[in-house]
Amino acid sequence: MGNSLSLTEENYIKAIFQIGTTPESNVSTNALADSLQTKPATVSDMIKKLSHKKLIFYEKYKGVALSASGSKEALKIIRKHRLWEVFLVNHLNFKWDQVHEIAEQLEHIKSSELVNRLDDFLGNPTIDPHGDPIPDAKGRVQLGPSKLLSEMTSHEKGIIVGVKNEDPLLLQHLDKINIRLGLQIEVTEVNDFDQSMQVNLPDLGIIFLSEKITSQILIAKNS
Amino acid sequence: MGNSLSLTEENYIKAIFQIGTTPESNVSTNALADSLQTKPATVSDMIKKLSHKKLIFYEKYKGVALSASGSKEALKIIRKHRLWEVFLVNHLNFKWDQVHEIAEQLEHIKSSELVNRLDDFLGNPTIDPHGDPIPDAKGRVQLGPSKLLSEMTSHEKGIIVGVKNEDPLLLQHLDKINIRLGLQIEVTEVNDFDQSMQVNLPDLGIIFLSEKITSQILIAKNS
DNA sequence: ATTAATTTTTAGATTAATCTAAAAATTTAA
DNA sequence: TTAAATTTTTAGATTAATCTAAAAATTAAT
Repeated sequence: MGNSLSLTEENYIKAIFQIGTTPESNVSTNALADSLQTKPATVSDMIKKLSHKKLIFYEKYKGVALSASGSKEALKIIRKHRLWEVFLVNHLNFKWDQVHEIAEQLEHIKSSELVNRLDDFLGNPTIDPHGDPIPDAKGRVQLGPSKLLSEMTSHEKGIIVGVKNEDPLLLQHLDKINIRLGLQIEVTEVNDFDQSMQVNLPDLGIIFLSEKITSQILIAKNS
Repeated sequence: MGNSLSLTEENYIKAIFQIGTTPESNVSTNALADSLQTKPATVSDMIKKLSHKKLIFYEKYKGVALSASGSKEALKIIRKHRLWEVFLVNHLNFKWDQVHEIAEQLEHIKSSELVNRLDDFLGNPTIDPHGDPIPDAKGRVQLGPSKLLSEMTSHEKGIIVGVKNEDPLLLQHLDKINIRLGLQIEVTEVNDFDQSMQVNLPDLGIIFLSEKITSQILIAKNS
């Protein structure tokens, strides 16, 4: 403790956390370079630094994984990111496709007092505008089980609870076709060839969705 | 344009602006080093960089002053700082003595959309929690009633608080003769025939101004 | 199981921001 | 008006984060 992370270090920790969500294998140097839009050589260097600070586990040529303190840091950053997104959408009237970039900056503001007061001000929300869960002050994440719309079969019903990524083009498109969190959705037909779907939405009726879209939409598993 | 300032550059510009608010002379290298908690040699280097970017006027051994674009940047930063302070105090229940450091971070968030929406959300406040005026979206600070420089008489003193119009040619000319907002000005002589003036400015000493220019410059009325 | 392809690391430079120490210019004072 | 004191600048290094090019290790393929 004592030493707070640089902006760059925070971005590495966050990227490792996000790539690592399927932790069967360690996060590779190239994957990190891709995610951070930098070069593998740069990643190699930074990895050594983070390893030295015991934020990650690292063995040459074997990739990296977050340590306990690394995970804690990652969750703090993600908590801030998502809380700020709630603020931007709920109080400053931004659309869900406009907040990611601004939150990328706000997530690095250092003050736990600020984060916790913001949390209270917002009413301690549990999900952000894209349906992603917001870790609490202790880093605990509350996520109900979900599956991808693309994994559903004909005649299945479910509630839209999230969007897998924050690409503004995707979000704007979903806006345009009136898809948003909380809607009930029913798969009416699945096309075997390209996995495109016809789905039934409350007021809109039946619309067509490509696999590129259905693979980004999260549906509550139980309900 | 196109070039956005680094965090360090922003801090220099802001420091120059703030030291310059009591401007009898240009801002000295040592004063900046003090204010920024750094060494004079470092300041010397950075000064060259900012001068090269035309954000400040600089002559070796003569200190620095902000250019028009430098002042504009400073006001943007100060606007953000003060608006965030209002947010922290009015909505997150911070005390007025707790917000400076957090606002020092928040002032560097880059999104004019964000600042303007925040401004609206806060109800377009004109002063921050410490009573300092908040510049509006165009960088104008509301310092109470003002009059035109051209309406002043001999020996009157005042503070320059604005320029009546945004004609680039006028503003470029004012830059060139080092006239900028915040300066104290004293009318030393008025020419009855054409209303031209001689005025005394902090560092520059006495300069001559035509009525075409004095009729564009706003001076604080009371003070 | 070698060879080929890919991934990862090292080596050596570069840029921004900083420092210390020394030189140069300006200001103050005797 | 010279000399002393102060301020400012230059010169040369340092650190963090980055890059390119080349070497080393791992993985995949014939």
